[in-house]
Amino acid sequence: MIAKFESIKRAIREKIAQGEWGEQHRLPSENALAQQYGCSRMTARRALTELVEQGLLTRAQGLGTFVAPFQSQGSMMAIRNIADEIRQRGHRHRAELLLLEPQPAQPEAAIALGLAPGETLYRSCLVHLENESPVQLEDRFVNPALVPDYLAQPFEQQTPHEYLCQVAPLTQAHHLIEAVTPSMEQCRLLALASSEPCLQIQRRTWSAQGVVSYARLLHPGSRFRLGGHLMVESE
Amino acid sequence: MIAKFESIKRAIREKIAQGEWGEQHRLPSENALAQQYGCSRMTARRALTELVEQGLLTRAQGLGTFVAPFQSQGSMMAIRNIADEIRQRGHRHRAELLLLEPQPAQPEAAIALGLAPGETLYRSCLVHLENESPVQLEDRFVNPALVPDYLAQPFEQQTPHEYLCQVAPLTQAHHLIEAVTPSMEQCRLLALASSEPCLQIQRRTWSAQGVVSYARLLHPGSRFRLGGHLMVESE
DNA sequence: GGTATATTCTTGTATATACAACTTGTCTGT
DNA sequence: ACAGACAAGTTGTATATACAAGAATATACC
Repeated sequence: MIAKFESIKRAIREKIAQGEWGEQHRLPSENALAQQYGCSRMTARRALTELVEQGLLTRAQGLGTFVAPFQSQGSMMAIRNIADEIRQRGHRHRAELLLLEPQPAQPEAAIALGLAPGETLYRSCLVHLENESPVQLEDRFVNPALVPDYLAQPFEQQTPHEYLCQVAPLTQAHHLIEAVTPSMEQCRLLALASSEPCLQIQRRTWSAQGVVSYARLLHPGSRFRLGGHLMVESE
Repeated sequence: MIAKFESIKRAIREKIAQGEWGEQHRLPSENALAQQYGCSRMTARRALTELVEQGLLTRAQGLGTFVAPFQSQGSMMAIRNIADEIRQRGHRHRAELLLLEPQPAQPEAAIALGLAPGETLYRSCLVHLENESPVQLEDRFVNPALVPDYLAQPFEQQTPHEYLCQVAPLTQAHHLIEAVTPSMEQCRLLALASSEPCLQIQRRTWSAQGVVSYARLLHPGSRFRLGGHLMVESE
């Protein structure tokens, strides 16, 4: 059984994703939404509150609730495609497919994708090479409900990221970046002599329908730097 | 007038900060808190809910509410002040000043600040502690032309970042993130036993007049994760 | 015309209540 | 001894209500 406030959230996201409610559009009031969805004001309010926290809406006392501008946070780093990045540097990109199969969801991946542990998900594992030197180990879990044909794709030609962007347009992403010590297996795949520190990026990506994929991107510290500029808003 | 749920939040943060409630400590139930603070369960619940979202608490249906394990989680979006971040988690922040003096610019810092090598710049070096555990080693170079009084500041009270924001409002920042192996000296200052990988953030900040400062922020990989959500622009 | 004032609509806070879902421990019957 | 049923306590969801606070509009007054 899905909670009612969740279904209201989804309905609102839907309207925004479809373009029915554009940027800065004013939503119906809490009371109006409550009536539309046949619930109490507090339930409608909860849906709105959570979407505000997510950054999808903004609200102002006395005025109403509005669709947030899509750039509201001040754009940070674009989500980059490693293949494009490498080609942009004038180098050759090649990917080796290490694994591509359905798997029962392990707890970590299940939580990240919002599935129940043990449910089937699709997993792919690739190593990306820049001029034949490994620069990224990509371990990715994909939500089969949103990307049913994932397993049939030729990922040595088109990267998973490129494919996912086509079939499930990104709306949001969440990143977690940390420095880690690679396992021996990871060292081997990245052709690391000693166990040098690696930069691991965990990335969850959403489309309008929900969490599309959860990826762990491991980069050798010596061959990778993550850059970007930030605009500072008010402070 | 401060909202009641806010005061409850602060009271809970306080208890955690004072160490009265350690990691994994189980909090009183919602009903108990409501009685303690003389409010309804829903109000106590709201305080808890928001602290959970902030990452300070975790909860499990049927079990209770618990103090979350202390793990730093920085926001990637906004440029934030590490002291605020730590306090917001309900922990104690303290900074030790290791160095504060004028220096001739070394090549790397000179380039970053747009000065000629050998020109004088100001350098500060601090270690930031969260509950007496080192979480950031801050090595900062400052442009004396834009911040002449830098050397006279009491940086154990007010962090360099806070001071710089006051005297030279930020307009832009550029970040470079990488995984590095800390030097022996850095290990000592961060109280790292073995040489675990560290996350290094290089940050250059601009005000309207030009580059204000160049900082290298070193975080132990085991005590720091950088998180944030990104909206994807064009796609 | 311009200025207060009142009204109305919005979101924000707070309370009281009810039931559902989950976890743990206890008790009971076999 | 074991299994199952049950009870108690916890968080999760949902409702109904009341009043406070902020913002815009309408109205009355000078």
